[in-house]
Amino acid sequence: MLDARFVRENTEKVMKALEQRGYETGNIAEFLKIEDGRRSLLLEVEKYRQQRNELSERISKLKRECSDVTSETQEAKNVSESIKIREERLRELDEKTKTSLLNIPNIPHESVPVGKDETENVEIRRWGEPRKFDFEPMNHWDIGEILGIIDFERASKIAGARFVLMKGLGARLERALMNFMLNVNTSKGYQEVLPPIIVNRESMIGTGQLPKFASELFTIADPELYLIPTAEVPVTNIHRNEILKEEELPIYYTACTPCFRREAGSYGKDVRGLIRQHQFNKVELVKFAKPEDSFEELESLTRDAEDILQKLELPYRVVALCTGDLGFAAAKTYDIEVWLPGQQRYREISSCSNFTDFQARRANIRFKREGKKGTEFVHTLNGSGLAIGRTVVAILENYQQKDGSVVVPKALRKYMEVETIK
RNA sequence: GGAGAGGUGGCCGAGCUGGUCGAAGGCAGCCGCCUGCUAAGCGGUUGUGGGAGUAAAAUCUCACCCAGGGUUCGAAUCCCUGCCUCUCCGCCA
Repeated sequence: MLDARFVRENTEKVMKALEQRGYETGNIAEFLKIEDGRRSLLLEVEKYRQQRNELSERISKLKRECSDVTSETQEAKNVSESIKIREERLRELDEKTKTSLLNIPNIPHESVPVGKDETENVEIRRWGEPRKFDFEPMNHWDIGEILGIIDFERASKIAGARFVLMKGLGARLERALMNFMLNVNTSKGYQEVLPPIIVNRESMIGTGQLPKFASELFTIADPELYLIPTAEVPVTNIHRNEILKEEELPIYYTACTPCFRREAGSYGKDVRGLIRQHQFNKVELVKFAKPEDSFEELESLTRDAEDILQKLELPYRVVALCTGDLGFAAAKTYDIEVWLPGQQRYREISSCSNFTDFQARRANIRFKREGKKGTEFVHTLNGSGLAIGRTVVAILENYQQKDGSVVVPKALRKYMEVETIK
């Protein structure tokens, strides 16, 4: 959520920035209209309220002197009636401005490349050499089937399409990756947390999934709750409605959770394999930082995610998303894409973003500077470190052997307790 | 699931037979005084958000005693609803 006051006072700048995202700026104009109406009505209401307060005080005083108060009471009654009518309208306008504001995306950082869609994203760096095969590399789903470690058919019997049943060393690989990644992350100062994976509406609004992206979420009807699409949601909301101390910042968290996504509108995309599932595990990195540090923190967070791939010796590249491809809440995003021999291309395995104060304002996460009055919103960041399912894909495809077996990356052997999957 | 108790400022804790209550008192914090160290003591001060205002302040004003409604001229105080916490019983991994 943007600051209403900021939008009011910097309309030109805001519109220009959001145009680069391909955002319909008519919504801003509409917001301003509602906001203006709201403010003038607020002024009116406050004037009446002041009048009412003064009258009440007078009544109280007169009563103590045992004087007659019928005329004052009558007057106050009228004033109260005026307040009531306007308050009702004010409530409607409050609601409208809030909704309007909640549906406006974040402003891209000046360092974000301008572009209309993913074709204009900019590659920042590459690491590792894609391996040269002396045989035709297989897709991970073929490898998984041959090894008997991935079972899509039975998963669809149990749950439906886009679910998977991992078995034997496949299940163990998944577990090994979770442990490996969490250990690497905690060694760098991220505190491990194990949050709820079902959350309430306020949390979803806090990080920006609601109200705009309800169709992406799995919901629970009776108590109105939501399955998380990423650990970003519960972990960022750890500090919702809190005022942090300056010296507590920055705060680093890492969490491994299942993630649930409807993938509505992605019919026909990645229909085979592990790439796009309704349920998958992901290790997440979350940071709370001071505004002046947040873009530095984004760089180090991205490096931390990259480090996992380097330790697993998987080739990847880092891409800066352009303005047109940026997520709703993000001011800047780096995608990390891992090389997949089965597809002969790089595929997203991590997405690292700085949300600046956009989520913090929604979730009301503030901090207080030493010796300064008032509070400021913190900046929130997060990134995958990494998506487990896609890491499994990358390992199976990059480490496959001619005989159909898969060599276990060195860094994982102590977790897997075997050197090859066969 | 059944039966009770409760949610007040950074913390503890009054108020809850409605009216100078943004809220007593204590602790903690800050500023000053005093005491040749430390402690004690004395005086003052210390919340958040919005709006108006200003070059910026000053200043004015509204709201906030878990959240949302209601009653009333007026609510921390009365009435509903929700959320959370605690105790007892039942059930359960």
